[in-house]
Amino acid sequence: MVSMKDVAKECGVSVATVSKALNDYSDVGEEKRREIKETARRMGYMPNLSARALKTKRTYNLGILFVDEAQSGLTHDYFSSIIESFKVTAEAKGYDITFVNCSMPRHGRSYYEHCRYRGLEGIVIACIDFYTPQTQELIRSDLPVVTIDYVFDGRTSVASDNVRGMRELMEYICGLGHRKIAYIHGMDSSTTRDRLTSFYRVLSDYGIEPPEEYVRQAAYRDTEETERLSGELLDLPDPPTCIMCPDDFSALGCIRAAQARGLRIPEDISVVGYDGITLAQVLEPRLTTVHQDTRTIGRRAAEELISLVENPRTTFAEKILVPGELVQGASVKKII
Amino acid sequence: MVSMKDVAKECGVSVATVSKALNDYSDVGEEKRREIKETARRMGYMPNLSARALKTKRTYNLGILFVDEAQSGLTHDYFSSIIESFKVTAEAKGYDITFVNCSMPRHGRSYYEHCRYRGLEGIVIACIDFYTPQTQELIRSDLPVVTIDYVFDGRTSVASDNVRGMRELMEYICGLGHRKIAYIHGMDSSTTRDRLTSFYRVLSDYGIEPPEEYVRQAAYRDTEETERLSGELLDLPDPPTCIMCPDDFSALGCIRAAQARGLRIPEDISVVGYDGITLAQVLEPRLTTVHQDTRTIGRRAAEELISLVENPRTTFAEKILVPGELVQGASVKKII
DNA sequence: GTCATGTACGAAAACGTTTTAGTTAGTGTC
DNA sequence: GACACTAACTAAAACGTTTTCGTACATGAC
Repeated sequence: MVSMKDVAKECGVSVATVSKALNDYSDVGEEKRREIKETARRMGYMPNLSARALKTKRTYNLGILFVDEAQSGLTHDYFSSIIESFKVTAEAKGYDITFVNCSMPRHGRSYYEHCRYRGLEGIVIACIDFYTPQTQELIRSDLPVVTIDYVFDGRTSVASDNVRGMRELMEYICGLGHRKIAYIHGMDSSTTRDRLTSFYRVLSDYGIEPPEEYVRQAAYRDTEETERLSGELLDLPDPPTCIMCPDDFSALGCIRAAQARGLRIPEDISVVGYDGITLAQVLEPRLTTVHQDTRTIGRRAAEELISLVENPRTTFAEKILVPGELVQGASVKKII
Repeated sequence: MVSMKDVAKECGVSVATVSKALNDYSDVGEEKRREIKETARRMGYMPNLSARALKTKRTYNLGILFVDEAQSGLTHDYFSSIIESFKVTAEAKGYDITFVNCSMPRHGRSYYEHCRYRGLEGIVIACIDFYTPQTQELIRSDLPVVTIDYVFDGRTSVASDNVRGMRELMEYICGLGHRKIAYIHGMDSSTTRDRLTSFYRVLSDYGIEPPEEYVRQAAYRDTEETERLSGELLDLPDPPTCIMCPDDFSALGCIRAAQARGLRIPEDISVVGYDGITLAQVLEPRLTTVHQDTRTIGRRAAEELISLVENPRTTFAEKILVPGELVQGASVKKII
């Protein structure tokens, strides 16, 4: 690898001058600067990031902590899209992205320690159990951190506005005349709680009190469980007219349960999801859902994190809520 | 940050001794070694990767080049699973994974240059247009490289055995009595060519010559195009009894086309996909497909790449074929 | 006592940058 | 011609490691 020393020798100047020329310092002559830059290019000079980082303490490397409880990891449309958007934004600003190694207990390093070791300048945390000691250590650490869909005091978070999204979805459904609405909600999390809040609030606005058996719990993206619970709901003496699923993917389970009973969607039973992933648009009938703005979530997370990294003093923790968008598919029937 | 110097001072020894103790060199006393390690732990010492890399030229950082033509990036089940598996394997071996920044033309650095700059020790290339100058430069470079689903002379590649997978799928379908089989294949690539090869070969084994209009081309994962083409196939005067789709996801388009015409699957028309993603198992009816062993592909890619990195001399380029598995869903009807 | 051998440690160079604190030469002022 | 000032450059230290080559001392052989 050709280093500054080589360029310096070739140009007959000192290493310091090369460094300054390349970094556009003011105290180097216009002509020399051009010559040095040209020679560096011609010789295929590449700055050595390790050496630079050693001096400047800057790596331009951001970490992303991301574990899927279901081992499916990246195979999670919602989070994958967020990460993709985060990646694009960060890369455009000159940062690289590396995964925070999560299978490191072997080497006896915690998440936080590993981040420090790897020289990550900031971390975005998504799709993870926020309550493990490892994660908490990281969140409470001195590293810049942005959390996705999880609010921690004093930390910047970017979250989908589930309260508003669910409200719009519910008002749409109620507006179409539905009164018997079942909700198979996901496992407890702030996301789930927000959605439940709007679920109950809108029902209450409409003067509806849902029977206890209309509200069930399933793991997110678990089609089998949602299929089973949907079946139970459909088999009720007084079944709902609309079933809300934890997310778009698990809605497939609900659809199966309906099909197994010879019920048509939406004529016999209305089904809605949440997320607005591509799948929702290509099902027949198109699934009514709330599209979460993953692009904005990822982008904002990157912007905030980089701002935190570059201006540690002047940047304050913010709670950013990103609105979603109601997607009126064809899976909810209008009741008179 | 506490450095070796601090530990050395605390222990009253030299920096050299600390380094040796920590790295388990033989020429440091048993007792001192223990004391130094203990002190380092107590003081919260973290090795500085930049400094180490500067000396050793080792970063323990692997790159992953991954661009989805459709901007969907990580939202691609097949490749996402491979990456996930790659990540897990590499991390277990002490390596970190960083994305090769693809939006770098701004800074005027090619993929290869950026890899060097970032100090990536090896690159896995997946899901990308292999024929761009940038990619070719990287493949032909001096960096250890493993390609996924693409064979380049002198380079290690890991690929799904599409020839075998397609053969098994075709033999299964023909075995069920189908003779009029249409194939909407993906865009030209080695993957597509392998599958087409087996498609024609098995048909020929069965003495079948498919009419020209039974073989169409669509982009992978493009449900709309597959829906349109499926429609055309179904509207043919002599329609096929089975339609093979580019992949599981695009099969949704085929299913829509069938539903739109009031056709039932598999009673009126058989449909098959390829990939074996989760979606295939939760559709009703379950989709017949070939499950590609993404776990093995990712794991093998990581193993090979690391071997290439650690033993540049003794490791030779290999072409690894990973067999898939026929998934007998319920979307193909038995014809008498 | 001399010599070889081995063990435990340290000094110092090196890796490739950045940056501080000069140094030199040129320019203009009076 | 002395002086201050600036522009353009350099020397050298520093960042935190690793590693080579010592050195010092002890041990044992003769």
